[in-house]
Amino acid sequence: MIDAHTKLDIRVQKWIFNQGWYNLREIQCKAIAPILAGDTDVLISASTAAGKTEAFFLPAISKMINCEQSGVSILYISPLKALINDQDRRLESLVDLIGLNVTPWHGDSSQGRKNKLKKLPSGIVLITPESLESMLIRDAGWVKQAFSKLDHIVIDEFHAFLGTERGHHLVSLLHRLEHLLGRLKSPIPRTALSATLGNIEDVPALLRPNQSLPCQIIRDSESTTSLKVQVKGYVEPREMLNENSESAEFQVCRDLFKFCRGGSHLVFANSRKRTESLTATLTDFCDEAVVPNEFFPHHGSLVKEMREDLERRLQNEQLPTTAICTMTLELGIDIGKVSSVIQVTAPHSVSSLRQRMGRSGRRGGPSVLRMLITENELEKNSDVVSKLRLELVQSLAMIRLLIRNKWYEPADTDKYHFSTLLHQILSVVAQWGGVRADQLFTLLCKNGVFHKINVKQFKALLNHMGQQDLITQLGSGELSLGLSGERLVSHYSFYAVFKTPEEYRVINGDKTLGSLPVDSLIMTGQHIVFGGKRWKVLDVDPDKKVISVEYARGGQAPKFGGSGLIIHDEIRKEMFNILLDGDYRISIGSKKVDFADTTAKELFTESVEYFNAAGLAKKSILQVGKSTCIFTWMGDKVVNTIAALLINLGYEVGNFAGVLIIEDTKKESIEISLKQLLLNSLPTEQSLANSVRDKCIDKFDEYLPEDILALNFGAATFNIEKAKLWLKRLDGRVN
DNA sequence: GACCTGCTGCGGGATG
Repeated sequence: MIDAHTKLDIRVQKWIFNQGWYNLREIQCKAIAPILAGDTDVLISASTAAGKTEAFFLPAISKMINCEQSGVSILYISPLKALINDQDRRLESLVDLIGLNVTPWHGDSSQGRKNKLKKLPSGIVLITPESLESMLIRDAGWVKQAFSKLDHIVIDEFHAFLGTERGHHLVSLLHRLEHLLGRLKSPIPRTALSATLGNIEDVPALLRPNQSLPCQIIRDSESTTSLKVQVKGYVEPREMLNENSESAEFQVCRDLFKFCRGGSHLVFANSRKRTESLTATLTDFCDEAVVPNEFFPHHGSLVKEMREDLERRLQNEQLPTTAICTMTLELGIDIGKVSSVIQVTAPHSVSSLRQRMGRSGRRGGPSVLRMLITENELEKNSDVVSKLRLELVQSLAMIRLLIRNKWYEPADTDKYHFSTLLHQILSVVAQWGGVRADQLFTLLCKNGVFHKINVKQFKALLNHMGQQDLITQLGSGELSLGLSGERLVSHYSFYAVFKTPEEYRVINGDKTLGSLPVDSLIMTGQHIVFGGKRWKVLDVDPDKKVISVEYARGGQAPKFGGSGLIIHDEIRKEMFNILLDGDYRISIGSKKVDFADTTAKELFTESVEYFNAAGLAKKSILQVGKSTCIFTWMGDKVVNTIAALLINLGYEVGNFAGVLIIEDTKKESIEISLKQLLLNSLPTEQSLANSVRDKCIDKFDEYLPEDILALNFGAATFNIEKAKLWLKRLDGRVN
């Protein structure tokens, strides 16, 4: 393994030497042989900044040097334009040395370089899935010729695609490309680069559903990274009794100021609203201390320039900088490493916590992760969720799963992705002009990524699309675009498969600050916090969709909206186990490692006391005053399912942090109802979905026939099988 | 309580 690099081209070796690298990393050595051979897919799984892209490009470029040919050799696909630009810069010195052509190809990249590639296709193309889609629809003939010698496809940040609509879009595109190039029998090897993944053995089947090539998995041994972790608790006072009372968020900000000032840190705040309000308070602290501000917001609604300024400032490491951010700084944008990562409120998934953690650890030092968790001060009438300190317990559970179990959420493979299938039908019809229904089915479903969908469902979908004039049948029997289909496909907004809400542009003078969703209810005269600064709203123009603002004092962060995220079964199970044991500490050898501060410990003790007093170790259903609470300790799909089953029986059910609460209802009545559910056969996910009024979630859901829409929604939201298991266990316990 | 990503072709104006 030591001299693995000698298999690389001599010029690539020279480049490695020039970088001052003494040796290649483990994953980089392991990747050389399979990528040079090109007879398997490769999955490279390692944390941020482990040199994954080099692990692919060093051997892939070595290979292409030796076969001089025209045409594109390597296709690199990225979920972000920013990553493509990073990659273009990072490849520059290597490709210059060798004399290769690199072309970044996305909505904002240079038309000149695109034109050059159009005339003389060669080298490496860096592209987004949406741009690849537009190439296939508008210029499939050119693609066929330009990519005829394609040697390798590489997908960066593959975990960002897994289980999503966009992921299905991507894999469908890869299959369509292989089909167009006549390479179904001699497949183009695919390399996926990814963060540490859950159920990694299942990932090759998601990278290439028809399994026409084997896949080699390469991961780093992870033993080199150490982690320092602390959970800090905060109490939100019941009421502000006097002027010394501080809100929990204010206390959190004081600690953030203490931890971060003078250094380089990332603060993950989980929502754009909280990102804004934390930044504004921290900026005020800097003003009061008469020091330059070093706290800046970073989220998806801020204008690109503002975000890029902050990214550069982090990367330069000249000035102390703390970014308060959402998941925008979680993916692999090049910002270097920070001294510590701070998570405010519980994260939504263990895998994203892992990614965030990997952002810290400078110069081989340990990763430092702090979690700041707020709980309400208790009173007599506090709700169960507060009494059980569920936000804190969830945070503790996630840290245990991360460190002790090395467990991460796997991709959700229950979903059908009908919205994206409809998009792909329109795309393929547009690309070919005319196509037979059976060809479409074979390409997209039988051999493609939509293999969960059967002929009957596919026919029903085509029929419905015909009725809406999205497609139409030609005299030859072939399908082509209908009038509505033409209109949809010819607009530039067609290429992306994910939905984006309508937005207002926020401007100050002629400078755009970012955007706010139209339902954020902003009114003239209102004071808001945006981009880390305070503003007064001068005017809201609903026609031009513009909100204009001027500098002001005071103001609150606006509402941004957004839909919920799903908590996995394993997390709730771990929460239950922690409460059952009355201990969250992690055993290492004979020692137990405590990672909570005094307040967090006190809050945890309160939680365990309530858990025990209420007998929740044995009981799943509790009478609390006039309400009945149900504890499934299962993920949100099961919780949703039990809730919907009860709603169908006429109950009014609310879901609070995974606890179902039914007001003004006796426990006995719920117990009987749940028992009866088991006696009758349970409905399917699809029929359960029928009772939900608004089932349109994804971009093209509105064009689906009713029963397919219900099937689609049901699979994404409910899980009858697991709910049934829970009901059976409950039945055993109640008896 | 509540995230993120992307797409075209053309015309107008500023800049070298």
